[in-house]
Amino acid sequence: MKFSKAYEPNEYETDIYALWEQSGAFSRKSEKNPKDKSDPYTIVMPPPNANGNLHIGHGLTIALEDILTRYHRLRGEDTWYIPGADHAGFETWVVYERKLEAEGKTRFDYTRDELYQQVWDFVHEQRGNMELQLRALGASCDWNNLVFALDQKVVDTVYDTFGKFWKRGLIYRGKKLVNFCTKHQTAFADIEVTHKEEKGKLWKIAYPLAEPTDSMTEIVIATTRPETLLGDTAVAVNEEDPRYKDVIGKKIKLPLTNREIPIIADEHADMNYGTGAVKITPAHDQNDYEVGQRHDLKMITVIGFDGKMTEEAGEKYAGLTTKECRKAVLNDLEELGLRRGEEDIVHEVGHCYKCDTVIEPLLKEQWFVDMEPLAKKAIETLKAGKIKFHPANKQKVLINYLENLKDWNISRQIPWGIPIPAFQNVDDPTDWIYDTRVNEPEIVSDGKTYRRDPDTFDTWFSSSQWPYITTSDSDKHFPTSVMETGADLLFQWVGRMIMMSLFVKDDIPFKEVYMHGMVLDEHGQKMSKSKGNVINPIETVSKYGSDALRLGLIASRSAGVNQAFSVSKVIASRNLCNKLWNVSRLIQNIVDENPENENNGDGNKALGENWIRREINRTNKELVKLMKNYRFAEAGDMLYDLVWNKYADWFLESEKLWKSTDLLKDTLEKVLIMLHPFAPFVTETIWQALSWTEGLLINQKWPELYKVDEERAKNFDEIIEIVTNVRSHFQSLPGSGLYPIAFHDDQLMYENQLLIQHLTKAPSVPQIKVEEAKGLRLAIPGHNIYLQIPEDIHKKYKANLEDRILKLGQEINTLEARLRNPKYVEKAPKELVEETRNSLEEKNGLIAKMKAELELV
RNA sequence: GGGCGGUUAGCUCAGUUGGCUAGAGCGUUUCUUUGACGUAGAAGAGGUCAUAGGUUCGAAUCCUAUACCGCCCACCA
Repeated sequence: MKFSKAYEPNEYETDIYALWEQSGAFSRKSEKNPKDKSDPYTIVMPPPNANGNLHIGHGLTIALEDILTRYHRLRGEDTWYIPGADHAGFETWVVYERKLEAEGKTRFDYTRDELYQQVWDFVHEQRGNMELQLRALGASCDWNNLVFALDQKVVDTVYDTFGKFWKRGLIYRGKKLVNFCTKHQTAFADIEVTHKEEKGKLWKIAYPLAEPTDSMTEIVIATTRPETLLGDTAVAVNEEDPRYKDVIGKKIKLPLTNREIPIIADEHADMNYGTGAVKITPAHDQNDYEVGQRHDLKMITVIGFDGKMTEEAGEKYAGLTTKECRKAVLNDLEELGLRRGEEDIVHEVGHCYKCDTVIEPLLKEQWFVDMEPLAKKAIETLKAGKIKFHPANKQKVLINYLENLKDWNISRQIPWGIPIPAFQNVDDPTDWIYDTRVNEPEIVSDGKTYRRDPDTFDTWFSSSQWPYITTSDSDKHFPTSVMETGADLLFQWVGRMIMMSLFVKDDIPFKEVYMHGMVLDEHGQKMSKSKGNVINPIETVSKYGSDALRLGLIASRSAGVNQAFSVSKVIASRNLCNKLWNVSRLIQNIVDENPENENNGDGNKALGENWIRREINRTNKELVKLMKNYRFAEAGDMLYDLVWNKYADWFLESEKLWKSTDLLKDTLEKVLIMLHPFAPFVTETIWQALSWTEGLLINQKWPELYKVDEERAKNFDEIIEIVTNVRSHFQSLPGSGLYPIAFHDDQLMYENQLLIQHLTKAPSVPQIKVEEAKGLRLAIPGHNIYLQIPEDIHKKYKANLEDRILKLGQEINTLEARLRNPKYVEKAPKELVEETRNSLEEKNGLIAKMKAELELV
């Protein structure tokens, strides 16, 4: 293959991916060779929605996970990156129901089994998209072991776990208040409810006493939801409250109804809020429910699952929406003269995270998991530090959450999902049994007939078991190495995976957790369809290349922090790929012209050679450290700097003189290997294009360290300093000319005349005698170098010289002040003090020479 | 109400146990058809590290308080 002038990612990426995939490079070593003894490295991909498209957050997820995977693969480990596809119960169902709606149908037109089959077909039509997109992002995952969330092995494990819970009494059926979305007709777990601040009103309403006392005829309560008055079964006051002490135990005549309800004492009533008296509606408010439990109150359901008032709300109100009913109730109270004012307040209201409908707390029979024993074990494990978190503070946040965890409602009224393997006795509604024959709507057990629970599991009940389900083929790969996922899933997923795994496997699910923050838009705003600021990762890939997206995403990003997406970083990364491409192109040209290597490793050119070996070593060592600590952004910067500022700008530039073929080949290979996890496509494309490389880059071994002659490497540092200094003068001298660079008594200059000339474009680099020294002296300690500029220019440049002397003088002052401080000399590390002294000495020597020079001009 | 994070160059952000002149990319200024790359090369400019105290020989970094921005959790009706 020939190198074109510019790297065009679109021309190569698909083929390169296919090359990897077909070669089997993504499979784990131990699968290909059962005798393989290398250390396991396992990452389980958080399964994207099988039915969806990838968003930019997936871009970041895949970037981080694939960097880790490829890095560890190059390090020779038995690497396994396991892809997955989620059935995304609720999400997918919402999409499908919308489709039904468009066709003029509803879920009630079909049986559950029919619906399940329809969605199954729908999802399988869509499914390829997501997987193609993962490939476009370069995910080097093991496609042969992809797990779909409804695969038999998932369902089997889920049933097994449910059965275990059942037997241990951790599953119970309870009629409790659940968070219900009246639009989607399903309940949610607490954590799935989005709380939003809303402006509302606090209405004050008088409740007349059934038997007025001398001092009191009514109690004024405050509420944000007047319509629930119809379901009130008590009024609570605080028993400490002197205002109400005398009426505790007496009755209230509940307005708009014929009911009398008791006045009870409960700690829930806060003397300092509102009027100190609270209406209690156990069937429609979480707190009131708890009060109701304590006082054994009746529960009256006045709001139905359709979001409308029920018969029990009374003839007048039945059938109204809650909003209409609120208005009606307030009107009626007004007419009765029972309104006692209102005030504006801001309060938190729960919403459906999908459709924004206000979540109604409604009484419903559901399956709950008793979380206490699960959480307890997880807390112990976390406190013992058995799982390492990045960022570290997430560990504490999770512990804190688990300590206050409530029971988990795992029932969902959605056809798309794993059916709950529970059956109810048709003759005895309280008799439930665990049975996995969910394909049958009715079964007979023990001579009794049972009907299947129509509900499905909360998706998270199965996905929280993902780590041991996906790795079930290889014990060696469990617990997995790291769980990389979004910080928003700490409670919802990470916490549950830990609890589930500890219970089911009696082991942690992963050794480390790395959580990334959200990818915000360029101005730091959350991306959303409604704002129209969504960046599509696949479009970005086709515009700039997959590697550019990957490098751009990880740049300047640290664990757990939400960060803006930066197009400029993507562009910079695209340019880096192009740079590397052209570096390779030049090296290939040199190799083609000079197939025989000439005198490597000695002579003057060895300065740069040792220097680049040292720099490659440094990057190598630093990368190993950074990768261990998940410092991706710094690793990316480091590689950028190596390729561009070191390899291309200095090493390759000087190699244009020497053309040390073997070294060029070898150093390029090492650079390609180290960069490969971060820019897999361009590095592999280059590897395939180079004439001398064999096999696939993805399968190479991480580079060994070079042997380096430190002295020579340091000499090259000095050359860099000299060259930079000269260039700077050439730029800023009046006329911007190029001038001879003369020197005397300077071994380094003597040995590197050719190189200096090449890098500075100076017309010549003559050696002179001390007494011939004149011109502009370079301010470089330890060297005697003069730019031979005409006297008139030198005079014009006097101001510049004075500036430099002034600046140097300031630096000297700083150093002297530091050394004058006896405490510094006494307490600071010896090396540091020594360094300060040396530096001061050098600068003093230099300033003396410069002052002398000023005299001459 | 509780908890967490942020505030560093015009923009987006790095800066690990305190250490020498605080870095990167983009943008910006000047110069350059050099044996690859103009998606380039070279040289620059640009920062009272939010504010106020404190600890220290030494603070962007540690401590305390304040301000502003953002996120999460929680039952204040």
